[in-house]
Amino acid sequence: MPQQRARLRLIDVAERAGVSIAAASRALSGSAGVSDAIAERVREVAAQMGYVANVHARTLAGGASTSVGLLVHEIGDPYFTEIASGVLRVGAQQGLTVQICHTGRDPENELVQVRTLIANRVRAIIIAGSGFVDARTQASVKQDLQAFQETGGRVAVIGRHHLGTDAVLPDNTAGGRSITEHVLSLGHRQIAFVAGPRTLTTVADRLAGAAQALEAAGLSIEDIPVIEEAFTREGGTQAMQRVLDDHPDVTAVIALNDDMAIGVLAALRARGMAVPKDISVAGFDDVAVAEHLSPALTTVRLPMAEMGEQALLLALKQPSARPRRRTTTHSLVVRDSTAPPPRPKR
Amino acid sequence: MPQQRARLRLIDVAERAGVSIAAASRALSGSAGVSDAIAERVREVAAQMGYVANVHARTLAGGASTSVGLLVHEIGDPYFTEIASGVLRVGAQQGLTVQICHTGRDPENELVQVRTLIANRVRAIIIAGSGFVDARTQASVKQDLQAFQETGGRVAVIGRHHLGTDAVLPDNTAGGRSITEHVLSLGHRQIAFVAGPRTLTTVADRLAGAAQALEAAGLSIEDIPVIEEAFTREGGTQAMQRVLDDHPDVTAVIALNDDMAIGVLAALRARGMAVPKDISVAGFDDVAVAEHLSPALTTVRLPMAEMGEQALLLALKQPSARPRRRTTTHSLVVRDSTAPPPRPKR
DNA sequence: ATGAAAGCGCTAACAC
DNA sequence: GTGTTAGCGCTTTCAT
Repeated sequence: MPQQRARLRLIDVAERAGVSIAAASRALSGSAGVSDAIAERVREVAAQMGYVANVHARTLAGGASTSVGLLVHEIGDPYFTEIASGVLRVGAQQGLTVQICHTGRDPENELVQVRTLIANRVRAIIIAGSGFVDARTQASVKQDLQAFQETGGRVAVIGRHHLGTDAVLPDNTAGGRSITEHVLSLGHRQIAFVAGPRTLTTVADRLAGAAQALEAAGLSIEDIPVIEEAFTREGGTQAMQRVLDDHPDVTAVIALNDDMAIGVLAALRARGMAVPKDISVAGFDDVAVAEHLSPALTTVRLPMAEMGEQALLLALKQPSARPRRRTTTHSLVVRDSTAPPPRPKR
Repeated sequence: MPQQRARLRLIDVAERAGVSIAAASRALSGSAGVSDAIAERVREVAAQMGYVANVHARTLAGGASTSVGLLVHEIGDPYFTEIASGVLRVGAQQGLTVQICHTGRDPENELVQVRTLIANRVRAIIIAGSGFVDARTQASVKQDLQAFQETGGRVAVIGRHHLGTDAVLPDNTAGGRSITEHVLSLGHRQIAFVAGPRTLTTVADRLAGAAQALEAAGLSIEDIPVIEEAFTREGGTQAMQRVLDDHPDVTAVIALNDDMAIGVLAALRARGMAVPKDISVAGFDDVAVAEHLSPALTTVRLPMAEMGEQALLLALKQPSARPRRRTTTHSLVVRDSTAPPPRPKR
């Protein structure tokens, strides 16, 4: 192996420019204390030599960290994909590098990843996705995050509360109410919910909104089937199979996220049921493909990319004494997968 | 602000464990030269104190870098999402942090991002996605990558050649041949291709395979419409509109990636054409939603996640004198969007 | 405005 | 096996 000592250092460009290493540093990092003439020259020489400062040395020496961390359950989940896209966008725009980690929906792993990010001295950590209810690891995470913040690190979460940090919160409750009202207004009374584990705050909140809408219509969520499966496409399929088997009278299904709704649609197709003729289906999130499904999915739009942007922007601000909250907008998007219920067969 | 000096250092755990800083370092980094007893004790103390080594200091001091970079056009594109998922998976498994950057399909920006990654002294850079034909910036990228490799960095690319590095290459040509053969075997003769810019190697290769299949059937790609638009969903919609307007006799459309196929389906739906009854549609890639579209999309499956995994694994291996190539498998996935052509109307 | 020099926290020689 | 120490490449006082 040849290598390793070829890389340019600050001193190389300083020498070439005929100035001290200190001056060169100031010129390149844009700090004050150099004449414009020198600054200009140094930058020229550096560009010409193709010099790029070593981020590790820079950070170690006291410069602010130039990277941020993003924690998602799984980047392949379209909800997180779009959030990541937003985070990446503002990261690039601010000259920050973004490190993305999977938690794989595993609390233990979430803790490991948080620690890795802290070890990397990232400037900020963005945590996306519902929290878990594993009290023990959650406490550890909270504690580590606390320490991280005390030493100058910044944290923002998306879609979860209870971590004592700045947060971007989709209005899941209002959204849940909204989509449920829509389905009710169509005339449906035999409704089923296809949900992820209630222990996810996202699920709990959306369900709470649904309960409000039902109540206003004189119904009680207690009397309505809420099928819990994994908060994924496969979970949606399984849940829908259960609905079909156990509640054949259902005329409308509300899935608590689009991914599950896609699974629901698949299950229905497999059973030869027409949507929305035989049964209506609604989702939640409005992921990019929702409008391209067939039938195009009625859902609640959440500005996911924007949520990612907001979260990073929030984290980059001066810390405030009390955690800040940003509640995002949501809007009902009615497409082709919902319609009035079929006339009762009897 | 309180902060900043609270963070634990190696010396803190060394003192607490009653050993030298060197011993502590060895214990924690797992190098040889410490008795098991001491190693154990140090690790215990560190864990108990919640110490995590500063990655920047560690890397600067000569330890190998613990992060890798991944360059994608746009993480929201499902093709890249799945590749990223694979890269993240093996990254986590190897204890490596993954920095993801968007190029936004912009050559200038690609160069900027490559330089950022190099400045971060990542251990390896994975570049996913077709190359551009902007000769000038491509040359700069190649040159920077060259220098990076000479100083010990590793590089692997996915789906592009011509960069003189290790590469994971989907067999686009064979795939293009395969999907075209399928459509021909159904009896279609009035075919159109919906493609991204031919300047993308991916597009060129897939088209080359299609040409082979057509030729074997006694047709020439010269006589067949190849509509070029952006290699995206929107591009697919626009291209399909052009096909409908300019080539009304077409009975089958082959989109050169699934994202475009989704756009094609949308255009067809808007025009009230039934798939596959009136017209057949095929895609390429088999992204996760392909099977959930309606009709479920006939396409060529590429193991995207696995390609991401392979690329990182390749990059992490000992460098070889000559660039290595891994050609991936592909398989035709026939679903519901293709069928024999309708009987001629005339 | 400019330069000399003291670290940042760690690893890797190098002694013992 | 263990400890001492010289850097890694940079930013930042602190003199000048």
